[in-house]
Amino acid sequence: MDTPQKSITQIETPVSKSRFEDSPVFNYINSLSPIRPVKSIPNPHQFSTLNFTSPPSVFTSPHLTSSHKESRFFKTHHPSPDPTILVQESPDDSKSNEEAAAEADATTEFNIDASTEMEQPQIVKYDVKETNLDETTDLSLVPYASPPRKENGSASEDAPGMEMYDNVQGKNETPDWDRLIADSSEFLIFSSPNDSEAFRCLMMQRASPSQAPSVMMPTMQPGSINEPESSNASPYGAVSVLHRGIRRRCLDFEMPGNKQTSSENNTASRCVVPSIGLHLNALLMSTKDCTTNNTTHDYSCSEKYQVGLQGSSSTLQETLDQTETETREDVPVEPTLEELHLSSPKKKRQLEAGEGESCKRCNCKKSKCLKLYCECFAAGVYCIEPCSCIDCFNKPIHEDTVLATRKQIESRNPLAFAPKVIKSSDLVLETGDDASKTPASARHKRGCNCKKSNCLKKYCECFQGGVGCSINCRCEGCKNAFGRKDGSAIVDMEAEQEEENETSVKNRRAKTQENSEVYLMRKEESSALPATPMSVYRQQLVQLKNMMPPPQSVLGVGSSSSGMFNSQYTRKPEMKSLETVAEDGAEEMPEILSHSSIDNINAVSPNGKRVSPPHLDSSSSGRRSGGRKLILQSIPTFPSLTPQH
DNA sequence: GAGTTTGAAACT
DNA sequence: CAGTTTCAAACTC
Repeated sequence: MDTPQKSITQIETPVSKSRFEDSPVFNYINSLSPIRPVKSIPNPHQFSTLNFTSPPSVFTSPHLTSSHKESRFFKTHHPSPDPTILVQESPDDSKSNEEAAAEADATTEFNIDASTEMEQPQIVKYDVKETNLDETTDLSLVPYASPPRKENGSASEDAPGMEMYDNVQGKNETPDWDRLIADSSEFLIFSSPNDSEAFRCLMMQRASPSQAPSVMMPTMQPGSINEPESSNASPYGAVSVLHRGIRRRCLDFEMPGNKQTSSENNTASRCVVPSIGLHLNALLMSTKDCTTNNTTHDYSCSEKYQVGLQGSSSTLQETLDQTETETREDVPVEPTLEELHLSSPKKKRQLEAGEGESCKRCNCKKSKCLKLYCECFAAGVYCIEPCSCIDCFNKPIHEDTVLATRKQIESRNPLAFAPKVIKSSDLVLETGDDASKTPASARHKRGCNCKKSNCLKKYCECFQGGVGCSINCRCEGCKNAFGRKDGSAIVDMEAEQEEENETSVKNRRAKTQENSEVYLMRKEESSALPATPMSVYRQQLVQLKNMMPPPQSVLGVGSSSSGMFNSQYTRKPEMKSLETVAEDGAEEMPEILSHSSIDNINAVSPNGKRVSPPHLDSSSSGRRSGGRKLILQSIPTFPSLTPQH
């Protein structure tokens, strides 16, 4: 906020200086002048920021991968842009107004100094950084802490934002940052499922304001030093790191008065939406309406959640568990999806088991939850109480083991923890698979190998993922309701069923149709719901991006499944970037983008159905056309976004 | 709830 | 890379 103004003022000043340089008095005045303008100009400044942020958001969002966004987000904290961030955040944050104001003033002064040093360069630098960083994934690899300092140099240090940030954080240094970034990055992850995560994160915090921050912070920062201060002493501090990430994501949401909400949250319902911003609430409402949507994001949510937790200690898990349980209770959605999907009471059973929902609950007995057999592990989530696993090592306590195992698995198969289902566009890129050939908009990465299930049961990962089988599949007798391997779409299901002359065929057909419908519902909902929250986040993120420097930390892989671990593990930039882009970005991004505008979201979510759900429809109805995929993903998204915003 | 089926993951 | 074993989810009863 302040920075831009300052910069502007500064920029302007030079001209004035040229005029008045002659007289030292003027110079003196000039030196003083910047200060006032900065403070006094808040309005213009805001506008400027808005303008500044918004345009890039539109442009950037599409271009940027989720990971970038995430990374950026984190970066922002550190780098120069701080002032803006600070300004925004400080108010948002629970900092006492007085303190915040005082700090702001102080910061402004510092900013001026810093800005004077940096001045225009800063701003310019800003943009440049973004572009550069975005473009170069390498930067992402760079240790989070180091870059900002280096880049900004003294300026960054001096930068009020930095100070603020440091103060808030208690000045834990790099190591914390890395972690923090990694953890936060996960939260930031944009994969559609993630949206829910973000929600949850918010939920978490809101739900247990005291706990959430503290817990979160611990996760973020191993050193407990900051925690007490942040959480207790200064609400702001507590919120600080975590919140920032969250805030940024939820900025809009929280705007209304997060502090209060957070404070309220303590007493108030944890899982409840109320804590979340209006948008989120609306979304949730919509989601509830949609009901089915949750399934997707459930999964993701829980995952991310836990992912975020990963770093965290058991306490986090506890909170998560609580939140999960609460959320589950609150949100009937997930079960509906699977229930619908299978349309059988059993599904409810599953739901009861907790499986249906976002949270994965395993039942491992021999794998110790350290193999991909374990759904929790595979999803990048720690096992939680509801899990009935035996000798489980997939717990924060055994973080090292988990990580090591994970690395091993990844070393074997870099994509082991990547989302299994990828959208068609991605597939096209990766496999070169013709969209036209592939019935479904999304495909299973590796493809299934079903022999007896005819890809009509959840044994089939394709079917389970709600996607049609593709060329990659080696299944036999594929009758995948979402799209056959041969390319026949769901629409063809009828034909398939016709083919099946068996009496059961009718039943199956009904089921399959249900499934397909459910699937559509689910997808629409899921897309709508996740998308909406995502879109919001993205918007915010975009804004943040604009404000913030490029991402240094991990490439936030959007993949829902891999989320946690990915963040923690240094990813192969290539792989991840591709996947991320393809999956999160390509798949969801477009949708989100198309819906990205809040307006769109509202419009869509409330009804629970999107106006034009691309891939969903195709998959469900089997009416997918490869062409459609491409169109939907790539083309529409950008235009739609820009105009709206 | 127990048992069976299934196919992915892991192993050889 | 192919075949086999292991494993846990999905499913059935």
